[in-house]
Amino acid sequence: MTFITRNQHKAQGQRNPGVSPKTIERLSVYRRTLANLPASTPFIYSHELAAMCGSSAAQVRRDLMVIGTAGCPSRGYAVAELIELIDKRFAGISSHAVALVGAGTLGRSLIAYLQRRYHRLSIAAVFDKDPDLTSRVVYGIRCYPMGELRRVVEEQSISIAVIALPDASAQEVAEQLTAAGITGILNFAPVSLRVPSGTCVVDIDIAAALDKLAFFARTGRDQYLREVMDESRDKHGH
Amino acid sequence: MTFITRNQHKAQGQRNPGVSPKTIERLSVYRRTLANLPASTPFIYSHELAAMCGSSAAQVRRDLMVIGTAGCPSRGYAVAELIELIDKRFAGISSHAVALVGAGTLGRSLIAYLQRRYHRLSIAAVFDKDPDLTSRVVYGIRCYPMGELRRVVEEQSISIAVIALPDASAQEVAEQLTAAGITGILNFAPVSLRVPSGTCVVDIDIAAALDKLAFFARTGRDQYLREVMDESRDKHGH
DNA sequence: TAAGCCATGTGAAATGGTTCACAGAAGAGC
DNA sequence: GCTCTTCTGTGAACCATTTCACATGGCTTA
Repeated sequence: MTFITRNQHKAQGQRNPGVSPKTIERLSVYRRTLANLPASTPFIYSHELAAMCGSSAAQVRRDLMVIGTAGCPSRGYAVAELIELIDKRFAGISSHAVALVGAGTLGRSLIAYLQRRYHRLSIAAVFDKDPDLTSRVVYGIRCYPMGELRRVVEEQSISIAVIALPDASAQEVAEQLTAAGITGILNFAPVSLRVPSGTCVVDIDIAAALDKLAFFARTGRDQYLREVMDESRDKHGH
Repeated sequence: MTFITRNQHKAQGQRNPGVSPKTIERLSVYRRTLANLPASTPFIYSHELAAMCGSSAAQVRRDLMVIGTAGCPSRGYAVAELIELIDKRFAGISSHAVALVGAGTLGRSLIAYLQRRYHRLSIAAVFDKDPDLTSRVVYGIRCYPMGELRRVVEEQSISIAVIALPDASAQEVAEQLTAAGITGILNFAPVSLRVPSGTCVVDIDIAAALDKLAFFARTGRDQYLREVMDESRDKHGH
């Protein structure tokens, strides 16, 4: 994947506290982790949350600063309050409706995945150009033909879209989406979308993610072998 | 998504030319883009490749430095040579076989997606704990029960795995994978995997990606965001 | 009330990554 | 051959993000 998000944060003069994209991602993870906590855990320390999220205590505290922090030195952070503060920082998100373009294998699995696992943003409509699929209901969501995109997006105030399509048509679809008023696109197609300024694109490039993994896994194994051969005495836990 | 990548390339003190993960991802994108070029384009300039990949000319040149650059000032880069150099940098990747754990909706769509679109790494085996699926063939790939994981991984020298599962079992599966000798995991489950040092994990967190998108798409409507999230400016003309 | 502990919040330093800017090279036109 | 143009390759500057380190302050125990 790639996660080529290109946002150049310049001029954070005084407008907006300038939250970094990385921090936003982690806040999302923190929130999910916190929400899964048993009720028997009303408080949590930064190092505990860090361990659960694969982060570091300092990182967690730094991230939490942007939501107006609320930790108490001896108890840690109040879980419920944290969730609430994160939600407040994300305020408005819950009102976003999502459109999915592409009801193929990937599209359908995304519907299933998000319906099960994600409750703040929901898929409001599915679009596909295959006439066999349109005007049917896929996993409980109505599938429209592409021609109705603009109408449905406007009627339902949809602001973000997921592109789950083979490359060829992704750019064309992105243009239709932005023309219909979409301001955010989650793109699974392995192409770089050109969109008007003001529209945000997040790419998930599975092939690139695999390449990256293969590259580092290889060197990782070399490193492992090197360590094993060098000395077999000292095991480092971490 | 998130792309919380936790690959501990700590201590790359002086070993390994120290290529950054971001550069590796982009090289993967460059290679794919180059491979799709028509034969009528034997040479390409850094700014052309940048425009195609949503990057900048300086970034492209900087990235290409790590593969031992080969550009000619007046012609640009020889496409075929570039591909070859990138492959050399990724040397060994082509020998990686991939295991997929989870033959549910997401798993199956990944098989289809990768079979169609990706030719350097291929899925060698699928594993699932559902007895209805195992010992069947899914999209042309044999599906084994979890119990055979270790044997198959060893027999086929599989070194990287994809986890396409609901959260609950992901950690457990990660442990089985690393025990079987896997050194790289592409994780779609929204949990933070704990793996032994030397194993590389790349997370694709679709829910976090959507959150990030929603956050920036929302603010994207503001004047401020226009500047911050700019996508297509910066890709200059020249 | 005082002392000890431990975790927070946050400047400041370190690290990682991107962009700038320019020297140098190679073709094009004259 | 000389000059003009335009590109590459790369040191240096710049910016973003992470980590360090410590002052601060609440809680507990006595």
